Amino acid sequence: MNHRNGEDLTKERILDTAEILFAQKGYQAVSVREITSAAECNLAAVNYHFGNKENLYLEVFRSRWVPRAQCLQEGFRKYLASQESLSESAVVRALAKAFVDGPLSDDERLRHSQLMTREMTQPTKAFEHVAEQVIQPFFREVLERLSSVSSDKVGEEEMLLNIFSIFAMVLHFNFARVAVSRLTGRKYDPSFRAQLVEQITQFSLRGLGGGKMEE
Amino acid sequence: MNHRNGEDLTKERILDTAEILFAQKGYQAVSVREITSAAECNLAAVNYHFGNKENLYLEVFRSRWVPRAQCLQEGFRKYLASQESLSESAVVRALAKAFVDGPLSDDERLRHSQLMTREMTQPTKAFEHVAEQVIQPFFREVLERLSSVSSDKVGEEEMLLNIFSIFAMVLHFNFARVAVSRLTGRKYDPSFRAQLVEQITQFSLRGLGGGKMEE
DNA sequence: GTGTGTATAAAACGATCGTTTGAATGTCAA
DNA sequence: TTGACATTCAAACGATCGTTTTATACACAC
Repeated sequence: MNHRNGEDLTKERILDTAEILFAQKGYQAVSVREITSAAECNLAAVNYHFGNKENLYLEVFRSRWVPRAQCLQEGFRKYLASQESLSESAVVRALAKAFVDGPLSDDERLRHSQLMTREMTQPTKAFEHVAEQVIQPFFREVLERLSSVSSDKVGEEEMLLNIFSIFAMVLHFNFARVAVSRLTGRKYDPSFRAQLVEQITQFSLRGLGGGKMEE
Repeated sequence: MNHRNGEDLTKERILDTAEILFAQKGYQAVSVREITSAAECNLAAVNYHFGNKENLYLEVFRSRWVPRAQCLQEGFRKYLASQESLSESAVVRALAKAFVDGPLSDDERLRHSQLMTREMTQPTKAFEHVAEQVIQPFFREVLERLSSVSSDKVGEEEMLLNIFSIFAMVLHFNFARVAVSRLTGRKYDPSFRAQLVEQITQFSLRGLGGGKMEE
């Protein structure tokens, strides 16, 4: 089978390294040599373990991105369950908190957003996979949670666009850090992140038009 | 000097082609041969007219992206000037209209968002240029317009984050078309775009918390 | 020990990359 | 017509790309 130790550590190391580099630079901008060099293994290891470069990229999504997305979603549900009420406010706050200040480390969150953004602007085979398996189900979940507690009658399509708007902010404040930091003069420290959660939550809550407003 | 016709048409053709390809695929994913082939000119033309590939990329931003950004901003001001009042509502609607359904063609808008998004996730020398020359001034303009008509007292930083939130939606609904179309089942036809303008406008207006709401 | 299968290693493969070269072409001033 | 200049062209440069090949090292069943 495998060597006693170093089992498939090489394979795991390649996946970790590849994810970081793909997220930072994009698929085309990263060479196999760059990955194997950073992962401190032989050049041929990529082709041995994954067949080719494209397959490695897809495997990064399967074995790294998807689990992390599920971790985010679990964080969302955990936080929501800890609230006393499942109000619209609680749902939105849980959403913002999970994606901006949630269970993941800051680096992980950045990588996650970067990979997602790349697939949205330039979809590969990976997008098909994650859209069906992860994104679409989660969107429907949020949609149903919000619809069931929404004070005003809102069509499904309109509610979907609302959720998109919230996700737009969540993603934007993650992947556009350079621009946000540059224009606000703020670093992404815990203090600023907490402020962002508040910003997204309040803006979204008002945006949803729940409760206090009349049509 | 130059040939009678075909003056520097080659140079212009390269810039047009390069912009489309860079926006679609990103800098690294596009080869010089691909550009010159699509632009129907010789391979060496890129190095002759622009020195090297990187310089061509920067020139795309200088001669194509920046003017288009200014066109967008002018569209924003024109639409705003045509309104009877410079209310918060008018400012937000002008913003959404300019960027989602504004003076640019649909293709141009897509290219614009794609190039911008690439620079935000992976800034190059081009970002320094456009951030100082275009984005920062426009942000300040919107900030001042909104601050002067805002009904409630809001700190500058908070207002800046509000504007970021609006831009997040505007950019998102442009560059994430694939995902939006996939999850909503809608194509980006004029009807849907008009609906998006309404969505962004209404959501943002409520999000800003202007007028009807109490703190 | 022997054979089998797994993992790593160095070296090379052909293809493609960005860039350079040097000659050919055409235009305009003198 | 001649010389100077701007532009285009085919061809080749060295470097790097993803991938393959071949050999070696090791653990385990027999």
